[in-house]
Amino acid sequence: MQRMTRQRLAVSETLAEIPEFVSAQQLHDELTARGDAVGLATVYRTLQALASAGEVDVLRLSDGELAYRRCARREHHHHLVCRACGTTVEIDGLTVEAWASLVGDSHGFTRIEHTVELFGLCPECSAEDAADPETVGEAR
Amino acid sequence: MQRMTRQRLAVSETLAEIPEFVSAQQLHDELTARGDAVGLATVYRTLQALASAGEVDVLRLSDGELAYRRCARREHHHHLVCRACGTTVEIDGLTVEAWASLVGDSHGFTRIEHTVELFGLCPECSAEDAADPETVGEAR
DNA sequence: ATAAGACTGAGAACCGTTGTCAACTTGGTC
DNA sequence: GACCAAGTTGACAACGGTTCTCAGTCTTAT
Repeated sequence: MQRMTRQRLAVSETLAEIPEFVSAQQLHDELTARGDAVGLATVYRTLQALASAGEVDVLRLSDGELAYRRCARREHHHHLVCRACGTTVEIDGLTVEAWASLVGDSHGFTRIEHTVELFGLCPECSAEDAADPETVGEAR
Repeated sequence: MQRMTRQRLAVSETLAEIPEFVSAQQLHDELTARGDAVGLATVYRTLQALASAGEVDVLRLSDGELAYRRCARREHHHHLVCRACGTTVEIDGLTVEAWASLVGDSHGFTRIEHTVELFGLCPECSAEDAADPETVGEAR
């Protein structure tokens, strides 16, 4: 039986308040900063649970780290993520969806799955970038 | 100055003979098995160098591990990879390319990059799968 | 042949993530 | 409200892929 605990609530609520994709460790830090500390292992476990329940989306950053985000839409969709500030736009992918299954079928493959993520610089960061390319961090 | 060594040759040649995406460790094992042993660190370094020189493609498997493959085409392209046996088909992505920049532009993002990979079961593995779903490994 | 310095490899270090397990909660029951 | 079975937690160890270190080795220009 699934129980409601302070920790699960804290993770879930805090995640709901962060609009960007965050890693488990970042979330753990954030929780600690808010004085609502939760063990790191618990953060990992909770995020996993939320992810497999389809309540949050998971993304693998270019360095291999996993990042989580509570998205507005629960249906399958993709993301346009700003490399500099993490701003995320949810986008549907009807075009790629169709393309993916078409390509899969034409090669006789079944059970097609796909990973499609877009990264770039959001309008604000693009402006900074134009002003001084050096100052625009690309940590994500 | 870049030097030619037995190790670099071994890594490069062996990789050229393996049609599937392989991890650094798998390649290291393969080299050892062929009696052409190369230190693991060197395998990692060489693969990195080849990748940043654009001579091999890199893919992040679902478990986060990096896999390398010497592709036929050097231009940008995508892959349709069999989850069960690793068989890989190179596919161009004109459709997604166009879609990606369209989506990026429409949200005011610049310097768009994208990761697009397709996974599925190749014809042979699909057959096995149909015969007995349990026996089809999905390690990759 | 020689020397400068690029390269190698064994092992340590790193880092994100998962496993362990005793102590602690939660929630149904009486 | 008290009780208890079992789900949950968290400090810490362990893991696995990857990178770093550095003394010894090998390439290559001269």
